[in-house]
Amino acid sequence: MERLNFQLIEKKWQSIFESKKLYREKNNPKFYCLEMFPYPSGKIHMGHVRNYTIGDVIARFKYLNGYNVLHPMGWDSFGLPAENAARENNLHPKEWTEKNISQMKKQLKMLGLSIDWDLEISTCDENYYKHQQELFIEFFNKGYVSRKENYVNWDPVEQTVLANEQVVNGRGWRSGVIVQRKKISQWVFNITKFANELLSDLNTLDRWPEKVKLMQKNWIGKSLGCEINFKLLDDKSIKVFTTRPDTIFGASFLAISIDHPLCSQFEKENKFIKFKEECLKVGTTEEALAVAEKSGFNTNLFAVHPFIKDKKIPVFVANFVLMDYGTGAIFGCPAHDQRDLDFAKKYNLEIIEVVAENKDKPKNFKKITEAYTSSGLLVNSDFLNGLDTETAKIKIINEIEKKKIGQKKVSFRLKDWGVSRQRYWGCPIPMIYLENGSVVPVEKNELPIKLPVDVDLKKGGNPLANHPTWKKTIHKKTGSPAIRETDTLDTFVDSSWYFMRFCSPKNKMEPFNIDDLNYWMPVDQYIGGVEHAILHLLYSRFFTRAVQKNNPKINVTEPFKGLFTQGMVCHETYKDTDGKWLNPEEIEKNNKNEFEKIADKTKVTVGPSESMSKSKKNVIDPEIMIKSYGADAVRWFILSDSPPEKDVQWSNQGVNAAYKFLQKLYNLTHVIINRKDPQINKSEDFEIKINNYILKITNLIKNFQLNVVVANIYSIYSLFNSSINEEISNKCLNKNLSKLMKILIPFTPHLAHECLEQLKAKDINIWPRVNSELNPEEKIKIAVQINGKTKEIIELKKDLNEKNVINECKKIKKINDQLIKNKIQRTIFVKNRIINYLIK
RNA sequence: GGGCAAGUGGCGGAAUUGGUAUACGCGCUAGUCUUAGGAACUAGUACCGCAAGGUUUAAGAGUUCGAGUCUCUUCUUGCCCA
Repeated sequence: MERLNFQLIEKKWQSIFESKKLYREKNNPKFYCLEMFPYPSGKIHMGHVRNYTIGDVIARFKYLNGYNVLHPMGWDSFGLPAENAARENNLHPKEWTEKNISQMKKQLKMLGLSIDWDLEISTCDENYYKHQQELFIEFFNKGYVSRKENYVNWDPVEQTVLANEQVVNGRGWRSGVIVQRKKISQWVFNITKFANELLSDLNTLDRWPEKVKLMQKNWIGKSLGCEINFKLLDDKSIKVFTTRPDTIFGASFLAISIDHPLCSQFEKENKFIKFKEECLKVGTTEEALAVAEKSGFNTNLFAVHPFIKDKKIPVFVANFVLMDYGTGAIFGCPAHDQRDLDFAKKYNLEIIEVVAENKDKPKNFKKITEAYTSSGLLVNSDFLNGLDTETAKIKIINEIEKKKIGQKKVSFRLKDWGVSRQRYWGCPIPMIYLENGSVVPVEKNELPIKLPVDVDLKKGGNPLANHPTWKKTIHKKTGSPAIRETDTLDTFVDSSWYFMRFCSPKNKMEPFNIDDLNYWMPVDQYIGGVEHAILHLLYSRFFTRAVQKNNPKINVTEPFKGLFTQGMVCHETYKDTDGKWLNPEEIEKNNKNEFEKIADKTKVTVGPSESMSKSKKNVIDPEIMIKSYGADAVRWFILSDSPPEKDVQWSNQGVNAAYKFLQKLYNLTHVIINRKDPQINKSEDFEIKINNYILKITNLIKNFQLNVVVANIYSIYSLFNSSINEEISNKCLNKNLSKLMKILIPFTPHLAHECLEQLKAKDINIWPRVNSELNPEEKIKIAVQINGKTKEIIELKKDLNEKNVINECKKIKKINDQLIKNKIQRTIFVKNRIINYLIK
C-alpha cells in the first residue's frame, strides 16, 4: 500500500501553482472567473472554502479547455470592524487589516487555488481608492452624484448614521438607545436614473439564477399609476400619486407627508410640532412604518373630489406617508388599503367599498378589520361600475388625462443610493466646501485624498470631523480656505467596481485601461453568496453603466454575464443538559452510539444542522481541517455532498471518507504503474466506458452539478479497481488513468498533478477529449414493460429497430409466456429506451 | 399577508428532463485479515414477503401506454418582500 503524504505533495505543488498561471495565448477565447472577494476578518471560514473551491473548479476546467483565464483575488478591506477592533485592541485599523490580509492569504494559498496573486488588490490601498475618488468626481461632473436631504437612522449616543440592519428593535445595535429619524444632507448616487435600464436589462442575463433576477425586479419595484391634482377649497392644490386610481370613488381623505410643502403653515402650531416629533421616532424602514400605529394630524383643510360633485374630503398629515415616494401625498381609500383602513377607523372616516369581491354581498367595512386589496369588479363608482380592476385603471387614467387633472406615471420603489458614512475606515469623499457655501470636487492632481494616520477613534462621532487639522484645506483654484468632506464612502462603493480594476490592477494613471477592460470584461462567471443578490449586484450593475456612459469607448454595460450563488455551509448543533451550546470538539460518541460530553459523560442533544456561527458553537475551522486531512480532501468533500447552490452539511465523517478515497486513488496509481501486462488484451469495452464517463462529467461541470461529478468519479474508480485483474493492457489502463487524473485537476489539483507526474503523462494541460467514434457497437439497456410496468431489463445493441427488439423479447421466457397467454392490444416502442406491451 | 423555491431510504442526495426510481457517498449489519490503523477487503442495506411476487418519490386527484418529473387541491419546510 502506497501512502499518500499530502503535506509533502501539497507544499510541492502549491509552489508550482504560484508561478504557473492559467493564461494562454491572447487569441484563445477569454474567460474571466471571479469569486466575490472576502472581507479580511482574519480567518477564512468554510463559506470561503466552498466559494473559492467552486470558483477554482470552474477556472481550472476552463483553462484545461483552452481558454485564456483571468482568475484574480482581492480584499474588501474598508469597513467598520477594523474601527471596532482598533478600539478594543488599541491597534490602528490599517495594521489590523494588513495583519488579517496576510493571515488569510496564507490560508487561501493552502487551498491550492489557481489565483494569480500578482493581481491582488485591496480597497483600503491608496492606489485603489485614489481611482475610486477619480470616478466619484467624474460621476459628480456627469450628474450621477448629488447631495440630497434624506432621513437616516441616527444614533444620538454614537453620533452616527446607522444602516437599517444596525437598528435592532428600534435601538442602536451598539449604544442600545432609541434611534431617531434625522434629516441630514448626504451624498447619493442617482441610481434611480438607471431604474428602467436596470430592470429591463435583467432579461439579457440568461446565465443568472431566476431567483436573483426576481429579487432585483421586486427591489426596483416598477409600478404603473398616476398623479392626480386635488383642488383644495382655497386656491391651492395637492398632487397625489397612486397605483390604484381605479379606487378613486372610494377616496375619503387625503394624506400628506410631514415634509410636504403644505405643512410649512403648521410649523408653529404646538400640536403639529408634537406630532412631527412622534413621527420622527419611528425608523425609516418600510417595515417599521407598516408596523407602527397609524396616526395623523388634522389640517382642517378640505379637498374637492375630482369626480364627485360637491364632495369634500378632509386632508390629514399622516405618519405612514413618505416624501420620497411618489409626490409625498396620497388619497386614502380605506376599503382597499390596509394602512388607509387602519387610519380611517382611528379617525372615524368614511369607508366606501368600490371593488367588490362578491357583487351580491356588499361588505361592511365598519366591522371588517382587513382591507380588500385584490382585484374584483367595480361598484359605487359611477362610470367605472362593472369593470374589472385592470380595465378600470386604464379608463380612469384616460379620464384623468382628458380632464387635465393629472397624468399616467411610472414609479419605482428603488431609491437613490446614499453613500455617506460618518466613519473613519472608508474612502474619503473628494469634495470640499467653500466659504461661499458651494461644494466642489478637489483637483484631480490632488488625489488621492488620503486618510490621516493619527486619528482618535475612542471619542464618539465622526472621526474625520473630530480630527484637529485634516479637514482644513485650501481651494487650489482660488486659494481661499475650504473644508473637506469628512464623511467617507459606503464600502459597497468599493466593491462596485473592483472587478473592473482587476483588468489592470497596477495602472497608476487611471482606474483601468480601456483595452484591457474591453478584453476581459464582462466577468464570465461570478460566484458568491446569495446574500448579495440585491445590493452588491445592483450597485455593481449601476456602476458599470455609469462608467460606460462616462466613456463610450467602453463596451460593457452588464458586469456579470454568468452568476452562480452557492449555498451555505452548515453543521449540526449540540446542547448539553443545561441547554448550553457545545463545540463539536467537546463531545464524543459512546458505545451506544449516542453523543455525550467528553468532560463529564452527560447526555448531549443533537440539534438541526444550521449555518455555522460562533454563537451556536458549530463552527469548523478550515485551517485545522486542511492540516489534518489535506486541502484536496477538504475541497473534495465540500463539493461532494450537496448541489453547490444548496446548503451543505459539514461532517467530519464525510471529510474522512474523502481523505480515504484520495488515498485509494493514489494507491491505484501505483498499482497500475507496477502492474504486469496480461497476455491477452481486451480493452475496448473499458475504453468505451471511460469515454462515456468523460462525456458525462464534462456536461455535468458545465451544469454546475459538481456533486454528481464526484459521484461519477467514485464510479470510475470502481471500474478501474475491478478492471485491474482483467485482460486489459497496461498501456490502456495507464492512458485512461491519466485521463481520470486530468479530470481530477480542477477538484484535487495537488493529487492529480502528482499522479500525472508519476504516470509520466503528456499534455497534462488539456482536458481529455471525448472520442465520438469510439462506441459504434455500444450496448444499451432496454426496459421491457407490460402494461407500463417494467418486467425485465435486456441489454442489446444500440439503435435496434422495433422488430429486432420484439424478437429479443420473445426469447425471454417470462415475457413470452405473458405474450402468448394474453392478447396484445398495442405495443409502444421508444428506440434505445423501452418497449411497452399493452395486454389484456 | 404576498411572491418564489422545495418535499425521494436512518442521513446527504442521483435519475440522460415524461421512459430501469433509490446511482454515488455517509451510517448501519455480518464476515475476512493483522504491521491494531484516521485500517483494508468481501457481502448486505427503501418497504412487505420464506419465495414467486407486490408496494413505494409529503397527502389526494387528474392527463398519459407510461409521472419523482406535467396540471389542480391540501399539508409541511425554507428564502425574499411586507
